[in-house]
Amino acid sequence: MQLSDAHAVVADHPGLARYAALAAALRQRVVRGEWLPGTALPAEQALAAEHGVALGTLRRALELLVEQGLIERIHGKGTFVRSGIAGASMLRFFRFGEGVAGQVPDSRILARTVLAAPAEAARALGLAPGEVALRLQRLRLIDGEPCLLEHIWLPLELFGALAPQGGDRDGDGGGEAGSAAADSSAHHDWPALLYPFYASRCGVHVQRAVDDIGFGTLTAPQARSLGLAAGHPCAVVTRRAMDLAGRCVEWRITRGDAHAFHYSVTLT
Amino acid sequence: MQLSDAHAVVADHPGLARYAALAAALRQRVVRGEWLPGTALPAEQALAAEHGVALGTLRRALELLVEQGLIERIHGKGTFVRSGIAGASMLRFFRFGEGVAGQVPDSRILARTVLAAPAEAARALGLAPGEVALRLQRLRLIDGEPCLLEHIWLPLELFGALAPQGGDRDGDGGGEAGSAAADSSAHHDWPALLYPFYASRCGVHVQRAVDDIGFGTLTAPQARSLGLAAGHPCAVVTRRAMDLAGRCVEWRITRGDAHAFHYSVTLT
DNA sequence: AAGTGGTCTAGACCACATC
DNA sequence: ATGTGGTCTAGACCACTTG
Repeated sequence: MQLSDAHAVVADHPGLARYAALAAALRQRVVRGEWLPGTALPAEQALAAEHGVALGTLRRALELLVEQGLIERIHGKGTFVRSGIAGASMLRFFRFGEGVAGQVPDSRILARTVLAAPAEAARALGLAPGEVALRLQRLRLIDGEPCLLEHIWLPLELFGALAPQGGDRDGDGGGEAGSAAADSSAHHDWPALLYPFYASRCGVHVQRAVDDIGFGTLTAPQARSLGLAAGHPCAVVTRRAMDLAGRCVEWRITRGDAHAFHYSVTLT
Repeated sequence: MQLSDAHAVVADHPGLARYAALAAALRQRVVRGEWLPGTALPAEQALAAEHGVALGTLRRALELLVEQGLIERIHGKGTFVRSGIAGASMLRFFRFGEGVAGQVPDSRILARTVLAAPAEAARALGLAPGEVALRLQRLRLIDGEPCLLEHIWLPLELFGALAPQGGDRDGDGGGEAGSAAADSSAHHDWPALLYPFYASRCGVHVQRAVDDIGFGTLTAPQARSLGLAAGHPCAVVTRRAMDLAGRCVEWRITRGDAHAFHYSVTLT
């Protein structure tokens, strides 16, 4: 960015306050990859000078981006682009066994298939109706006990590196476990946390997610995977995960025993 | 507050930044009733002078209180103590019929009784185990259709004005509707929104609430009230409502059809 | 016109992290 | 010792609301 347009931030965003326009401009620089997730932005003084604003204004803009979850500030160290969502966030909706808070459940990929995405997934991911995508079927366990069943849809455009090779169809069909046939790029040792894995293997950084909670009952195959009875009540969490640019990069549906569900919300 | 201690805010809260200590001091002044909910605080200049700080510091303190939901600032008008929670907030967890967003469901008090509070309610309200409290049983309806069943527990110390007179027992027993016997202080025309009613009738301002969501099944009496089958799955929302001072003034448990439940959470 | 909160500036000084 | 973000100040000016 040259000096000539360094001072044009406000003109680029008419109607916005200077700090808000500056925040938008800084967000653009992050989205365009000028500063990668996990790395530091220039110091306040440098950024303020570069954009021709007072320190206070620059700080106000950064505060906005912190609120939005884009960056993170650490006293004495610097301002960093957030690496994205890390922990086992699905677990915040459930209470399983003695599971200690912050614990990461084990992960077992039951199936990995390329097939036509259902309408809702296609819409969320911006795919054409009927277009194929990568689907993971995953079981999560705590102390060896199955607790969550996930169906994860990923666009091939971004996650081709994770797709099974050739025309492999990895024993699928609606929810059955087992049938872990030999697969050239094995998924048996994938890590329990997918988002850091997406980042390292595909360069996709999940930075925000929207979880939609509902209620339903388990189909027979789903119930088998979770060790419950068919028709058992379950909580259904539908998630859309977005990258830095706000594009939806993952659509996921997670099911778990309704009786283990709990969530707390504060209202002011 | 005299001038002598006006400058002692920081000393009163060692380890806190000046703006944080100031915010705590201002919060105290609100809690003590110096400025009532709905009324305006003095202007920035006046408050800053009164506490012997710069305008920027005073503004920082007020920003904190805004984040905490204690006050509200309106450009050109002033800074106001928030009146409390108003709308039909329970409805944000459910999708009923054609119910327009922001619509307030009708309210029908099924029973109003003074009886021993269950352990969980007593603990939340700070009552001795087995101590009596006022219990409201309330049905909420949209377009005449029952949708939510609520059991509301209120401490008599604060809500004596709402209790039935004498030893009246207003047809109760676990969940039955009907039996609306003649009651001296009728509850049949109570408004659909209870919190403003609490404020006007009892001087209790609900300023914050914590909702805990879970799933369960309906007992036979509960199911009758809602027009569903016994054993039907239901969402269970347990609420603790707090006043300005942070004291829990209402404990409530709300049940509604689990299939109508939905909630959306954003994760960053 | 007067009073309110919102924005922006310029600079001093403090607290934390690292070498 | 140096570099980073956090606090605090003092003042100018802008934008919104009300009479």
